[in-house]
Amino acid sequence: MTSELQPHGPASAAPVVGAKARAASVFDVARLAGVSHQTVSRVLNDHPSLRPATRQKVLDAMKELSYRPNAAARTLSSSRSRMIGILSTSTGQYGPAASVAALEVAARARGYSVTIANADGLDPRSVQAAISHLAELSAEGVVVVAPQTRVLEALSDLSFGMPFVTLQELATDAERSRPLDQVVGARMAVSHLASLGHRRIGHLAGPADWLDAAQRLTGYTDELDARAIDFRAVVNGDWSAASGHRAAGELIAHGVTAIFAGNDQMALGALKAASEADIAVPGELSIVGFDDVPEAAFYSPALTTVRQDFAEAGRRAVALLLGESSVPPSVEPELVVRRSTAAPVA
Amino acid sequence: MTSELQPHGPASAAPVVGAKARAASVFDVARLAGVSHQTVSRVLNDHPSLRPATRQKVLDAMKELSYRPNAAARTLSSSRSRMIGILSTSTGQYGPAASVAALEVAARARGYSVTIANADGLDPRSVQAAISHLAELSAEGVVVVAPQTRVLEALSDLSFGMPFVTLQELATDAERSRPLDQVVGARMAVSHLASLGHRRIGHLAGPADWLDAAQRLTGYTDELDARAIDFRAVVNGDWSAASGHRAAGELIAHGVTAIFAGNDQMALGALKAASEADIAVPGELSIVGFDDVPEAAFYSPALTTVRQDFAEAGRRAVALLLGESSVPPSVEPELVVRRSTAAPVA
DNA sequence: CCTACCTATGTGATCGATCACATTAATGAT
DNA sequence: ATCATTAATGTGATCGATCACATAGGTAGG
Repeated sequence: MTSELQPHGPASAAPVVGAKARAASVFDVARLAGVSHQTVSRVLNDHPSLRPATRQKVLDAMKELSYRPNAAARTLSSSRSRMIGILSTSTGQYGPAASVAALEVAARARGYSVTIANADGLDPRSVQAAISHLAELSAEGVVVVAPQTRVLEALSDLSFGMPFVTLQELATDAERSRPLDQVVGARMAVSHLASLGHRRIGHLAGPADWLDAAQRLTGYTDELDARAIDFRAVVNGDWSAASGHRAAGELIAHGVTAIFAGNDQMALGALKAASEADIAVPGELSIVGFDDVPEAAFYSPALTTVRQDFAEAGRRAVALLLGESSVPPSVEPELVVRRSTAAPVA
Repeated sequence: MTSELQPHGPASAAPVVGAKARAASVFDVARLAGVSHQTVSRVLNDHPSLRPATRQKVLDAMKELSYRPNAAARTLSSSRSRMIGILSTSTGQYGPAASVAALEVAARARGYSVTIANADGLDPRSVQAAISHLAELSAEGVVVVAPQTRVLEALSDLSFGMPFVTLQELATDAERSRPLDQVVGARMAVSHLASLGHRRIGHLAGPADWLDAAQRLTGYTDELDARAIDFRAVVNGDWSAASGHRAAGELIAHGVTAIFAGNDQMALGALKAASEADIAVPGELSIVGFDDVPEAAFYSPALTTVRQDFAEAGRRAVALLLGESSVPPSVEPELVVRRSTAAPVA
């Protein structure tokens, strides 16, 4: 121990057993390996001009000391935080959670960390607090999960220079010309119903200020437009089964023969509403969901829905944010036909 | 701009418009406020002996420069990261996701950040990688979400001195004497079935190496023991509806009149299996779930289940980890009786 | 054979905050 | 009226890494 000077903190003066030793630093490794601290740094950063023997000496020293680079020091000196922030408002929903998990794995594979910041309230203040928090961590980018328009606005107002993407983002410019996946997915759902012969198709939409809801609504109207079907009936829910249950009643009152729900939870609510009203599904009413949550196949009847690849969306978000050239292609949504849809009676 | 010396990095030589200005530091604030950097630091840390006028001057300067403390610098110099790590394996499940969201809010309220690290695989290597990652960020503590025993073992082996808790943890020593919530909850479920007259109650358990599964299983056997009911039938699932569907068949083959499922998803699978086998629920078979996911009330029939307060668990985890004296009391689980349970036929 | 250049490594400054300690002014106690 | 004590603030070192630049040893070209 060549501690000539006592630095701040009650650093152990003597090598007391059990005293919590300061974690090894580059200097410790350097000393043990008989090189300079900079060489250690070079090993850490895979510098090309390093003799293999030297690298090995350093690696051995690292293992010996069970060295672990200090992320904070790294961030400070390089002014790169290698940190991605997640700005979220949706708590406990399947889709977002699945995306975030995949996103984190993808980010870590690239040496990035992921922090989350939930805007618990809908008020601008809580959104602001969350963004501000991410800024203090000098997040290099932000992924907005469950993007309401208001959140995106707040973010562009005060993003403090942090780039951001949403999970809905498109990948390459090549793909930029084609319609958004969620629009496509919604059209598939509506197309399926129309093909079965339905002409009175209602839409159980998500909250109006959600991007996803807007995109799915667009798909709904686009497809009906394309088929020159005039009938429209849209009721907004809040993604919950309870809201779907409520809203389905309204839609039924409008005389729909089929319902396209903005997500599977609301579809479940609709299923329940139909069963309570003794309306047979799919006999008298067809219902299509969106997302294909793992439970959808076990609803009664098994739900016809549109499958999304949430995990892939998370991975794409990372690639996009990091400006990678090879962004995985967005996988097209897939219509999963189960038992909740059939031709209309009349 | 008094940049007398060019520091490292291609810092703009001239004040070019649009050049990304270095963010303001304590020194910038200090200069503008006419105080020393240390005084600025004192304002940041709410030091008691500060003249109100001085504090105000500094605060004004901060606002003027839109100063934002640099978390990395703070961490480095204080050797306190103010960072809590989430070690997770469950992707996209309702309960964990809800807990994590609440946890994050609670942590941020205390000035802490939350990073996540998913052990995507079950293999020890990926668990190790996740833990190691959290260690590099010098996380001050780890909350294990969805704790499999193997994860906990790995963590105690190489936690690098980071304390950790699980969401299942008990709070105070005062509470330490009473049984775990999940055991209590499971007993409530079984008790409910037994009270209805069931004697052949099967358990659709979670994966054997999950703490939650183990606790719920304990509750099941404890309650049956207490009631001197000999019949036992346990089949393990993997929390998914699909596994519940599969396992329910086995349980039915054992001649059960009621099933206590380890979570609502598996209960849904069981519901489906019953309906496919033309077994009336609750007429011929009663089913109880666990968790009370938001959709449970909309299953067919509406599921009787045990409600857990996931958000509160997340908050408690933070308090516990931070060694706070006033840990919110664990709220006892609640039995929610709906339509999937009734007295047995015979 | 000497300059040119690349390879491999070392030295000291730097990032932005806190820490330890020094200093000065104001308040009390004797 | 004098010294001890506390309040309010300043100075310089420090955390652990990277950055910029310097230096020593090879290899190559003219």
